[in-house]
Amino acid sequence: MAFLNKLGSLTRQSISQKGQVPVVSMLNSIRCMSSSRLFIGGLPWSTDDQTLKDAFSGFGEVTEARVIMDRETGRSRGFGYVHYDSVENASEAVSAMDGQDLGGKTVRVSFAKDRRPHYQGNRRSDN
DNA sequence: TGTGAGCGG
Repeated sequence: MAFLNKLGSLTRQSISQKGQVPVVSMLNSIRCMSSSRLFIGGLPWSTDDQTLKDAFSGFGEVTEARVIMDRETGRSRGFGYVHYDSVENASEAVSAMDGQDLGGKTVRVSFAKDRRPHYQGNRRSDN
């Protein structure tokens, strides 16, 4: 929560100073932080969706937890995604789990990026 | 299998 407040303050300062500021970048950052989605990298091959969820359920309400499997081999790709109902829980999970040991391997937890904007075709943004 | 970014739609 604190980082959001700080971000807001920084945003206001930037606008006050410049009058014109790359708000898009700001919004992009906010969007990234507000996604409530976490990218989980470095997962052991033995990790599955329920294991991932179980590992992250203790930090907040996990609405979605999925280990990405290779569509060709059907095996784990070694990373996954965790969705939280709250960005705060996601943030706490990042702080708590990023760089920590999970299943004997160091997992890297961060906010997810480049997710499908919507199910309308394959367009990324407003490009 | 290891620095990675989901394909459900």
